[in-house]
Amino acid sequence: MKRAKQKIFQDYIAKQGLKSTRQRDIILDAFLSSDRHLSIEELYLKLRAKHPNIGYATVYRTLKLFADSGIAREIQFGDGQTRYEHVTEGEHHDHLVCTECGAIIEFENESIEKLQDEVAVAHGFLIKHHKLELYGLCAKCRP
Amino acid sequence: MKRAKQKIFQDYIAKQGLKSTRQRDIILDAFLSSDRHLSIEELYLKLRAKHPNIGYATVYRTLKLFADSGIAREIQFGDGQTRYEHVTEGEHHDHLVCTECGAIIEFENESIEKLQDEVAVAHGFLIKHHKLELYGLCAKCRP
DNA sequence: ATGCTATTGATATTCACTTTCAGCAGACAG
DNA sequence: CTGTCTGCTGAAAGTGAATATCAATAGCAT
Repeated sequence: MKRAKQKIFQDYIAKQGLKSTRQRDIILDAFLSSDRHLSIEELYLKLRAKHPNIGYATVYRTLKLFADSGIAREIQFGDGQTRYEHVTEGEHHDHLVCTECGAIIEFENESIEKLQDEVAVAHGFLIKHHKLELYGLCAKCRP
Repeated sequence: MKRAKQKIFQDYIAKQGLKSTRQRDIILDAFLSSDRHLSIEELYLKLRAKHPNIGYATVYRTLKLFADSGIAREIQFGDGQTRYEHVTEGEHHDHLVCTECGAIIEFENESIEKLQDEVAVAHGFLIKHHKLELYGLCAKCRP
């Protein structure tokens, strides 16, 4: 899994005539071996511990590259931070977001997707992507 | 409808010990008689035509007040601007967002809401609110 | 009308990116 | 291996939207 994504990224880099660098390898490794919903800041801080010389801008640009290459996707949960989540081919999921502890739970629901398609068709709309987030209290935080 | 919301807002103002001011009346009127998904900037510019002496900060603060009072709600469609939409008691809707022309279409779907509740229950999650947006091309913009 | 307190508008500040740029480092030809 | 070309990096400056500050002003109760 991790290997597969590294491969995808390397291929993307090569195809675009970009370069493979030490920083990109480090950031990719950190990204792939971490929680699935990191903000730039979080990844940057995490990296700084071991690699104090990697700059924020590099993390920022590299995450964008991940998104371009298809192994990551930007998401926003309305807390003012852009987060990046892992993307696995052929898989799509939505999120439950705990407003108390910040926990993010992923879920898939084929029936909802189908209904969304129906809504789109009814409005002559062509869906490119969607966003479904359920905000509330997770099992641990609910009263 | 418009009257009802004005009433709600006036009551809220009174209950909180806040003051009724000329600016708030003007901004409320402009908000209620406009498109349902305005950003602060848009409302500010719209107001400036007739009331060049109302400041951006006042529009910003007043929209927050609208949200607090329950007649408006903040929404974000990922274009970097916070928008405010009208809230009508007992009504909930989601959005189709055209990524080409920016059109925003509202829709309601009871079945989807029900499925969302099921997902939440299955995860022991207590939903407070949710967000469902379908991004793509509207009937006019699709090829 | 007076005094108390909320409100306003201009401005400054914050926040989270995003861009710039000079120096650096892959990659490839020779 | 070395040079060269071109992309990459890190620090710092720049952006744009949102939020905070503050002196002057304006509601509202007395």
